[in-house]
This record gives sequence, C-alpha cells and structure tokens, in this order.
Amino acid sequence: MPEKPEVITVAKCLEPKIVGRTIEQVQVYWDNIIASPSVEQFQKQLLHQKITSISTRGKWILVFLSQDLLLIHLRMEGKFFFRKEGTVRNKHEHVVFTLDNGIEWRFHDVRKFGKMWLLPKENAFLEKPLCDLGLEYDDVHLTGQYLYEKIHDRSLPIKTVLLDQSIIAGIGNIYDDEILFLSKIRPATKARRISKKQCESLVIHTKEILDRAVSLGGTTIRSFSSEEGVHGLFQNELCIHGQKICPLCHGPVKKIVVGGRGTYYCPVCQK
DNA sequence: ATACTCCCCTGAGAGC
DNA sequence: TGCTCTCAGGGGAGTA
Repeated sequence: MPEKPEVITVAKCLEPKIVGRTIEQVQVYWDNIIASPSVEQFQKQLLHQKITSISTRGKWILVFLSQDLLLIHLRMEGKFFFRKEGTVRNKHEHVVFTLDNGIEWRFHDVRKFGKMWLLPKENAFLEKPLCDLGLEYDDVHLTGQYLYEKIHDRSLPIKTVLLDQSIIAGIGNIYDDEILFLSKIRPATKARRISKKQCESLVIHTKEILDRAVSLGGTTIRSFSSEEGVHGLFQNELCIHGQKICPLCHGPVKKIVVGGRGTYYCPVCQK
C-alpha cells in the first residue's frame, strides 16, 4: 500500500506525462471516488484546465491546475495507467482523464477506496483535508522535541500515534513497524511512556527509513503503460514487517494487532 | 479533547 | 471442485 515514499514515486512518474497537458474530458465510473464536489461539478470544473505542476503532501498527491487543485489519495491499491484514447476500460479503472494529446490518464483501484477532491487553489492548505496534516518526514521542524510534545500525554499505543497523520504525515502501517523496530520500541507501548530520548530515536529512524525508501522508490516503478503499476522494491529491505525471523537476534518475529492493524515486532530486540 | 466503532470495498486464502 | 466465511486497511464520520 502506498505510503509517503510510494506517493512521491508515483508523483515523480506522473510528472512528465501530465504536466503541461490540458484535461479535455473526465469520466467517472464509480462516484464514491469523488469526495468533493459532486461528480457532475468535478467533471465540469476540470474541463480545459491545464496541469501546471504536481507534488505531494502527506500521502496526498497534489495536482495543480490552472484554476484548481486536484487532490488524490491512493489509499490501499490506487494506481495509474496511461492508455490511448478508446482502449477498452479495465473494470477497476474508475476515473479517466482524457488529455489533449489523446492519452487517457486512468485511475485504477481494485478496492475503490481511493479518493479525489477538487478545491480552489487559494486557501486549499487551510481547508480539509490538507489542514489536518502534520509535519512531513523531512521537515526541519520534525524533531524529537516536537514528537514528544505531541504524544507525551497520549494513552494510545505508540504505533497508533505514529499513524496519526495530524502529527507526522505520510507514515503507514509498514514503515511504522520498521521505525519502531529500528528504534527498539514495542509497538503497543503507550505513547505517554515514550521518553524524549526515544522520541529522538523515532524521528531519526523515520527520516532514515523514508529517505532510503524514497531513494529506492525511483527503481520501484516499472512502466505506467504496463499493468505493473507501483511495486515497492523496499519490500526487499524490510527488517520486521511481514518477516518471520528477526534479522538482529534471529529469534521469531511476533505478529499482533495494535489499533486494528497487523503489527510485527521482535519481543527480544524491542522493549 | 480523546478514543472508540463503523464503514467503505474486493480478492485472497482458509475451511469444509 | 466449489462454496461460504473472514480478513486487510486509510481515514472520515459518528458516538461515547
């Protein structure tokens, strides 16, 4: 599932294919993908807008247009394909943008969990959903002190708190486990019991892991014109999530549920 | 304010 | 073989 590094990678791959193009047609085959405004308004408003740039905020993809801002969240399985106009639509392709070069930019999402919003550019960052997002992983303001202040009075598990997008935006279930493993902290530990020093460690490892994953991300993308979509090469680098044996002590990895999420940790190395 | 629960969806895998 | 059941999961909405 796409987390920050995958979202960055997707945005990078989209850039050369969509920036500078104009949207000539919008077809929506599953209405619930469009969170706001109405489907009709969404389709109408996008027409003839030029795509000027693309970036990310948390796990959101930001597509800047001449008038508006198109926000896309891939959730678990969202991905993009490019097809020549008129190519038979796959049953999982729910939104199709026809570009002015005759290429269709298609949003593919098996579980239909993905979301799109269309907002006026001005004040977009002051409104939902962007206004609720916390710091980016590479923000200089993301420090151990910042994290400590945000979580020291929280009674939820540290794992759950790290998934809270209003604190750090972009961490998902998999990197969360990795960050906690490298920081040697058990996922179920109450956030209020995490020391300042541990917060420092969490922040350092968050930056380290996500940086590493972003740098690998470039190689994880096959071709958007194939059926491959995005595959995480980082899977080869995972220490704990989905593993059976701890790479440090070689003991068995434990799998539990924390905050409703499948969670992996090493009972020996994480205290 | 914080912390729960439910909901959206489908395909994969388990169990019979 | 083929059916039914369970589960995963990001985040918004609703409730205690």
